[in-house]
Amino acid sequence: MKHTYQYPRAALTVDCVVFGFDGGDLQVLLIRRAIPPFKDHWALPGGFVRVEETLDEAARRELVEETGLKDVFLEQLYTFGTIDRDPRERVVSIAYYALVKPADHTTAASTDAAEARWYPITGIPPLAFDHATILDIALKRLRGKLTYQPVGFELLPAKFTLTQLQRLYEAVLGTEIDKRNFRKKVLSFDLLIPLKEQLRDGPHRPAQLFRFDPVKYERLKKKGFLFEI
Amino acid sequence: MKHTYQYPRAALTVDCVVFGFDGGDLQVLLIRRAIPPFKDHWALPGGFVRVEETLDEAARRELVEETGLKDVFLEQLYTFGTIDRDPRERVVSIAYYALVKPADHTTAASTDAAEARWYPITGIPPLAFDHATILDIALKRLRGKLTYQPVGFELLPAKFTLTQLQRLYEAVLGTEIDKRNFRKKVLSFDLLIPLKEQLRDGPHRPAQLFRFDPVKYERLKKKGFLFEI
DNA sequence: AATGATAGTGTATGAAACACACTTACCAAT
DNA sequence: ATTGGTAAGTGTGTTTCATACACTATCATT
Repeated sequence: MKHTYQYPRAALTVDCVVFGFDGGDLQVLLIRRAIPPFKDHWALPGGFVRVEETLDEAARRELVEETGLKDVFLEQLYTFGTIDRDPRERVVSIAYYALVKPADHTTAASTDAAEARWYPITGIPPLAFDHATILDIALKRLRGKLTYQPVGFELLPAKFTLTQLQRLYEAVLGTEIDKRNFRKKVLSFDLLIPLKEQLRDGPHRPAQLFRFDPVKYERLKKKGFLFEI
Repeated sequence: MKHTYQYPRAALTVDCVVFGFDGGDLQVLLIRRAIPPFKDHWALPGGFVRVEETLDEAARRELVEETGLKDVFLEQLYTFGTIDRDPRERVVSIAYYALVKPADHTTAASTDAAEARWYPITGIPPLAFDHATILDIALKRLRGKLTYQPVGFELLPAKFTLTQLQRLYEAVLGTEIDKRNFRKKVLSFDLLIPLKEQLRDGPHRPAQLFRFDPVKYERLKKKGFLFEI
């Protein structure tokens, strides 16, 4: 390749912090590296950016290739450019974070050759490169995001109960929330549609199922409304 | 250069959205490009990342080189990687935004060969590359930032009056703010130290000068306190 | 019929947001 | 010295929102 600039190019990667929720713990999807460096270490899914794709496209492609996940909530997080973050040469990584619904969890775990596994956020193994730092920043971002934008449903099945939603908020934020206040507030936003269905699990009163209303959400976003829970 | 990876490298640039405040308008520092592409167009200060420097270092170096500004508030904004954002070849740009105190404005305008000029945010000329998009996102970020973190003083002189601070908030957020409520709220955070000095300008009652208390601010940040105005 | 488990609901209190108008201090002009 | 113009500075009442808190309803199991 001919250099039109006199400046050296850098190898570019994308890395994805994939969050999931199993009803109790916030989880992160990790893959075990098959090649050096950091062979056999756990790492964030990701890989090199190709010249003919945008950064977002690269992130989505890598997600499919390494975890089988597609059509997930995906947002750019931060770009990491420390000089020695890759032992081989200068590699700059654009980090993304993804929110994945439970329906996709099985696909994610089972797909392809490289081993992929969900880890609870409280029990993350040592990670390759500076991926621990990336994960740390992603978690902070998720916490912030969750408190001022209704993205929680991205981590839940299409139909969910208010208790499930509350458990999710508690897991991500690491706090206990009062049930009545939580329901009052969540419902006041008028973004949840009660379904005719109920969830019957176990020997107790069945729970009302809701689904998220994306139309109303878009309307709110356009008006610049944000809000916290 | 020998490729240890089989993937092509990309040219990497940093671009800086430099915000200033002249007492009335929020302003942005632009430079006129001396070389193609977009020769003679206005653009954000920025340039290529070198292999031996981090992204932050590159952003600060370019700021000094192109505008003479140093020791300013600087934060990474977003990374832009559309394929055709540079007409020559694939260039990925890590955008930053900076907040500059008025004392530095003159230095900024006067330095070096390339022409540099402050433009009010309401009268930005056509910009090179996708810099209009970058500016747009930076402005949104600044608005968000200002509403939940006390960064306003980064755009004011070391000594400032509450009215100046209010004008700044009004200029950035594009709203009118009630004087009494604003003062009540700002002072309640206990981050401003009243000085023995007053500002006398014009035929009216002189205004109390304050300075920001960085020590108390750090203490708040550590506790994870954020707040809005 | 009794037990155990989770769903679901209302009210009272305190804190913060918001709306709102007049007095004070200085300068300049007469 | 008085007047007029200009921006600084100040307090209260109202409303809205956050928080704390305990019991009843419904189902499955025995």
